[in-house]
Amino acid sequence: MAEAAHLTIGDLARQTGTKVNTIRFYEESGLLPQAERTASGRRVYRDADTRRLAFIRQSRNLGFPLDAVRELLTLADDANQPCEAIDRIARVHLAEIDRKIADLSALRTELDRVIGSCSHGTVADCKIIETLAPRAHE
Amino acid sequence: MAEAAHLTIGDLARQTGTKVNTIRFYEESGLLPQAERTASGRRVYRDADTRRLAFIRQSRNLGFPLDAVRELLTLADDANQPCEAIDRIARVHLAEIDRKIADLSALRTELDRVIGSCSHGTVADCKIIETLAPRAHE
DNA sequence: GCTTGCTCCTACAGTAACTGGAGGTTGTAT
DNA sequence: ATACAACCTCCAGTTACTGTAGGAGCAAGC
Repeated sequence: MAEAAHLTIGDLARQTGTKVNTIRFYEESGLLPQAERTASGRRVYRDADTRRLAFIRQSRNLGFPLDAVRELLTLADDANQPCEAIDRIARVHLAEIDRKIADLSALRTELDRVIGSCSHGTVADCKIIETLAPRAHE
Repeated sequence: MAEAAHLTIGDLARQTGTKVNTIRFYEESGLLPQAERTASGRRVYRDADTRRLAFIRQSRNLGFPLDAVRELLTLADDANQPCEAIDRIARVHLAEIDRKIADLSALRTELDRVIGSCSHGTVADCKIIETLAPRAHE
């Protein structure tokens, strides 16, 4: 171990697969602390920042919204707390994902039905259009 | 049949289950034509507008993005065209929904695995946190 | 005729989570 | 000395609306 050196924002971006603008956005949003600056105003990072950003990215990859990430970060900082709260956040998120999958599946079924009804004629007797324009023939 | 009367924007909203602001937004976006106005500047609608808006809402309910709705509206107006183009738009949309379902399902699997690893201890040995903070222990 | 209350108007800010670009400075390598 | 990359700040744009502020019109009741 290792060069616990100063990293530029570009280094941090490369290490974590994050865009530079996104890092600035996270700072602005309070997910990352205000970075220290060099005399000329450039941001300087350390390994702790890399870890924090990696945590954020990993959480985002699992689909947690930023608000949830914020809570997770707070909880993760307090090593002696029970991890109940963390578990709860994750379960709420899981339920949300399940809801989205259910919604999309229902949509998929319906859309598939609509497409199946297409007889490949003209628009005049297109069943898709009819489905979209409920009782346009009154 | 019927009072093919003048409708206010509120009437139209009620008939189609759309918010008044949303109707104005659709007009602004070019999905609905610029409405005629009364002397005092209020929008006036007819049955044709109800049908067009119902078409838009139905398309939205099937998850079509506004750009697709715009295309569908154009195509629907030309009754003699083959409905091939319509079918194509719908299939592209279906493919997009399938992609989203696949993404969410993969996410769900991963998140479920992470949650399952929680041993309900303290944050210090919380497996969820460990998953989120990859190799924080160097 | 007047007031009350509902509906309408325009215009703009906010949502989620970034992304990209303009316009300008700094650091580094040749 | 001069490129050129990388940095800086600020701001607009993305999707599809939703909500609010501030003001005007309209219909009904008294």
